[in-house]
Amino acid sequence: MIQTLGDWVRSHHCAQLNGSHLGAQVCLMGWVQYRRDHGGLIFIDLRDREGLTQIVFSPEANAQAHQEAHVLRSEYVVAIQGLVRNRPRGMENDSLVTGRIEVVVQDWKLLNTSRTPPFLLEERVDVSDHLRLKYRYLDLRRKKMSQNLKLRHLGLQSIRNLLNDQGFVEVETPVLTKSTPEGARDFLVPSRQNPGHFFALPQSPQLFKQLLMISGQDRYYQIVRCFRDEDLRADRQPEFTQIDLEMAFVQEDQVIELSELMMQELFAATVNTPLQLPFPRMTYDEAMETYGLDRPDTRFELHLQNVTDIVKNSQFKLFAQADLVKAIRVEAGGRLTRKEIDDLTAFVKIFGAKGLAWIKVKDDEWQSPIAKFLNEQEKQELHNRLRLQSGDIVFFQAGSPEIVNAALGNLRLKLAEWFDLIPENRLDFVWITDFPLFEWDQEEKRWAACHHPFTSPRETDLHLLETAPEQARARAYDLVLNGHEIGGGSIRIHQADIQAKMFQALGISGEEAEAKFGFLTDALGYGAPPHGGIAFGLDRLIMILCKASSIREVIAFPKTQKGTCLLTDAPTEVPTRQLRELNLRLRDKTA
RNA sequence: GGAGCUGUAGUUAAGUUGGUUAUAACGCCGGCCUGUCACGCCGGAGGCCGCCGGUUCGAGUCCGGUCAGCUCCGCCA
Repeated sequence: MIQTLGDWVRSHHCAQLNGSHLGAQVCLMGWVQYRRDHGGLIFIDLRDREGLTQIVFSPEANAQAHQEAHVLRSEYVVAIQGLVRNRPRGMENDSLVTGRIEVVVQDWKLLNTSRTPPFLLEERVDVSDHLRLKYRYLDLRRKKMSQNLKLRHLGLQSIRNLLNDQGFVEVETPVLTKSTPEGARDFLVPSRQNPGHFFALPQSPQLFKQLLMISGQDRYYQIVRCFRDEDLRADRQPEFTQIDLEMAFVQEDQVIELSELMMQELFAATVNTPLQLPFPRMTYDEAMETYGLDRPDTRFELHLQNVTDIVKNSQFKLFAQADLVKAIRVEAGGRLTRKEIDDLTAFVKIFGAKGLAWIKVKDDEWQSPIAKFLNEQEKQELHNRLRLQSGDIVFFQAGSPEIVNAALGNLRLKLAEWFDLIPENRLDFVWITDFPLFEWDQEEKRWAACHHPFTSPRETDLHLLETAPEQARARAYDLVLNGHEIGGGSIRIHQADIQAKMFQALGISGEEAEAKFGFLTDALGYGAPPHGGIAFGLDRLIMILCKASSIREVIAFPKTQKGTCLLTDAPTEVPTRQLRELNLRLRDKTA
């Protein structure tokens, strides 16, 4: 029954034929999307990557071909030879690109059958992620997924074109590389030839691209897979793709301008949207003050407002004793019910908040559990600072800056969604600059690099490394789009003595620095040029362009939240022989 | 490591206060059908109610545990 392709050659794809092909003899190949068997007349919608074409099996055209076509089922693979003709008057389907024509079959071949698919390959069918991932090859046949992959391809192509035009050279760096102490948990690969030694998969090609600058390569880029063995999120996979680039003899502005050009090309090539350059810039401090997060979604206002000074002597101890008190005013938010406020309270507790204070502003009074603790002057000052109007609701957070900002910053996003404040189709880019160089690692009780240990401090802050590390600023920059961090980079340290100071400030001993990063500090000693660069999260960018809510939608074969592949069942156990070759022995599970 | 949501036919869902044979739509199978396009009409098959245990005369329903998928916190230089 199943036939070979023989000498049949495809002449067109399934979104190609139109009125200009009338009377042409064509050959199409693809999958049966729908079958409409009228007995005397059979229609199928033939699908390939590009689209659908209606095929008609008619006894008048070829009685045997029509008779045999009764076996066709969903996802059978067929080759069709036939004539292009107009559909009868009134039978056109304007919802299809090819809806005005059809191909009447002269001859056809069944190239393969298909088991009944576990789910319908239609957009309207909402299938569980589990099934979609298990049968990913079927999921990818769906139009939306196919379009996502295509858009990703177009995006990559446009970025390569731009970077090539701008004098960048694409260089590949090792995937089997060295484990480094800072940063994310490494994926390890045991070395068979070197018992007890391990490679790590790169978290990013950071050190290699710096070495390429020292190699005089001047402008490097790579579309590169990166690996981080950390827990997954909707926008985090253990392997993901970076657009990684580095430039010699540059300052921040050159990297930023190049990046903006790249975004302009990308958005033009994929969604045909012009971008206004340059993008606005905001300091880290400003972002934290106004938005509570270092990746502010600037598509809507709903700013956080600092009211610490107003309540610092308040009777309300919770406010008076707090390091930071901030408020967020929602215009006409007073219609929130008690139940809804309870839900929001539960929401902020996720971020470590103890509770959520609120005030509903009425015409002549405040309805609030905390109003009785505030005196007239405090009320008046709050009223003025927050520009309160009847019908508003105000939420407060008091406590440590970390928790206040996290709770209120995330509450801001939640409220925007709730009150439908986020304009659709808007693309708000913003650069975040002047990051702190260090952050305090509570667990390890030491300073950790905010960006990474190779980020250059501001020259004027060099002396702070030893005296007041918390005040030192980094020459780092993040690009944020609609509240997503889509890229980040910095000007790097290119002098060995400054790099040594940096390691020292991070509590990395001279010995350890030599063992872990000796090759870099050595290289810095041989005429390293000033350099800087940036890396973009390609998956997140494409996700936003596809209006998807998870990067799984733009990765062909993603992992589940537990880091497994439902399609291949990886990771799996391996035979003991294989472990022995690698000089590995599994620890007793009960130990 | 932690919190939450979900799990019933191939799929998506409904299933009341614990009570007879677990519903529906789509899909699938058979039949009819020459202008459909998510074709239509007639008929049919299809269930370890995620899994294990408990409560009960009786569990899809209540309780405990466990597994899986998703969302989030921690984590992600």
